[in-house]
Amino acid sequence: MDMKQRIARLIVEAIQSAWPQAAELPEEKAIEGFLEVPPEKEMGDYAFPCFKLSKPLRMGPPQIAAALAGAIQAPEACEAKAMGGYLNFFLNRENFARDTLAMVLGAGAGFGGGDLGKGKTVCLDYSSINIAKRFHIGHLSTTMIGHSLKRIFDFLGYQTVGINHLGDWGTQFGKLISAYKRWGEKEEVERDGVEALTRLYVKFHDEAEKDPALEDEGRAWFKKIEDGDEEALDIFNWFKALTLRDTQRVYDMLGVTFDSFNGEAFYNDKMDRVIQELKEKNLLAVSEGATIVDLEAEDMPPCLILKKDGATLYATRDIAAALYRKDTYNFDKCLYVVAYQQELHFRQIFKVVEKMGYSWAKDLVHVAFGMISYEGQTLATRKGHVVYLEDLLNRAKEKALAIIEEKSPGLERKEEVAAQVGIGAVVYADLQNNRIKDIDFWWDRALNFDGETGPYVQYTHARCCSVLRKAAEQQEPGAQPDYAGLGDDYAQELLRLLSRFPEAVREAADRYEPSIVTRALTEIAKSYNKFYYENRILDAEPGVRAARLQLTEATRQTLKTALFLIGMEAPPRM
RNA sequence: GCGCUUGUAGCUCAGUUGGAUAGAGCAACGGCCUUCUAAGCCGUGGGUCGGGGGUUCGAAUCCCUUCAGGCGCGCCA
Repeated sequence: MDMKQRIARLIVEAIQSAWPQAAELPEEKAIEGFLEVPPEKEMGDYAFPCFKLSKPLRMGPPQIAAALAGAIQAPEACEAKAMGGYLNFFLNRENFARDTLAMVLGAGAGFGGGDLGKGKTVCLDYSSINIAKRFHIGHLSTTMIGHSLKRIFDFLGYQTVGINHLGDWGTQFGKLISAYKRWGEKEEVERDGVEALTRLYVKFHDEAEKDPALEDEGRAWFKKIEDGDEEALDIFNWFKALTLRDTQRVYDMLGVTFDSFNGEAFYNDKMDRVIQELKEKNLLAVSEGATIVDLEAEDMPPCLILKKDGATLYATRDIAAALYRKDTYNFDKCLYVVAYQQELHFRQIFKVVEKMGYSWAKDLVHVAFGMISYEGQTLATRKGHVVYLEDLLNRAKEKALAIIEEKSPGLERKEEVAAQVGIGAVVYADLQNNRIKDIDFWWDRALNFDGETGPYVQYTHARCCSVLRKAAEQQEPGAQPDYAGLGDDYAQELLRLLSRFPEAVREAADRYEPSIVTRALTEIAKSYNKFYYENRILDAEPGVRAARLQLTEATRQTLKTALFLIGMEAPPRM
């Protein structure tokens, strides 16, 4: 039982003893929900607003608070004081420190996680790269939000399936083959990969403006892919492999992994089922030559299933993918980490799945995030107004290395640590704010390592490691921890944040919002730094020293977990 | 035009089931390294929570309305 539950129980008991025959009072669970954290330390650790009981008891909140304060006697847990209309709880600091550290250290690396999701499966569709396109900063959010959510759900005991839904279908690939056949060289493409493919694609567009017949040639090549022509498929699969090879370098830097790369092409032979089923369920209609599912009753534009020429569309493939994933993984949730631009598209296909009679349509969730722009302007690959992720990560590494050379010249494996710190800064920045916010990319902002940044939290973790390392080197005889030594405001604030970390992880999962973990991580780091400056650890009196070392270990461990959950490394020295 | 979304300090943002005097970071200015990592810590200044109504004991938070930005709205994905 945690402290909130404990306090809720005390309040319920106090109400029962003060007003034995009162009716229509809130339940213990509701009381627990009413509990809040006061804005000032002087107001205690938890507060119960007595306004909530004012109506049923027909009494003024201050009177209620006073009566309850008198009825609560539990000095080993907390002290209750009436302050205006609030009943404020002051925890027994020594016991709170002991209990919290026992909980955190007892759970070890698993602290904050659990088995909430035991037996449940979550599919996550994220990153979902397009073939023949270079990975740029516009792909960072889907990749990192998805990756982080996967780790968070894993940590809570869910089975997770990370899906990179490859964008590997469409006329543009026919055009690319056409361009390759006309101007491409095998060695060059093999060597430069996606870079070379981009050049070919741009050339195709330039040439097609002069000679529109090229467009037809491109379409013809795509038709060959569709029809399973051997040459077309060979080239296309080679392009795919090149793209995955180039992108994998970035995934390796970020530590991002997937369980499936089934993309659009994979669903090519699974479309008939969808169309047949829609037909059988009388959901299809023909409008302006195209085949649609009418959604007028749902106040949405129609969902296009087949083009005039009978070809399938994006929506058709996504419906096929949803059915396949349900059949294959029997998910409890299927998350689509895709920019908010596609909000309507997902509402439409989710609605179509619902109209098909699948009750699990409610388990399909669009995890939307904001747009990214570059120095105030839309990203434009063709105009060169773009920042490639690999370049960004490399520059962040260089900057980190320069700082290490300056501040920690004696550090071992500098390159490795520089990569962890530099890339960590980029990842942290991406997961720092609510995902719905638009991001405007500026180099100086992206490479800022001061204040609330990735390096800051990593630095705090390294600082904890350093203290613990020094403590081990001192080889002091083990002393019984004296938890009264953690009675100061700084230690208590830190303990409070640690004790709430599991809530943050759960909330991040509930709201599909990794930034909640990032924020908890930052708060803990800030709190530790304050504690560290206000208290001596290693040369404190033995019992106090032991208690502060335990707090340092609990902090180190929680920081490491939180860093992992948002996809960052935790170097022990930097 | 309709739909979704955002609007809080000069800048970037927390503040989500309504609670006490609205908080951080950056930037600016001023302090703190012979003591456990100064990528740090402390302090100063900075606000009509876009505007207006309403509900409530209490609103940045809920409702209505209005303004401004972003995105979307049929054969691309």
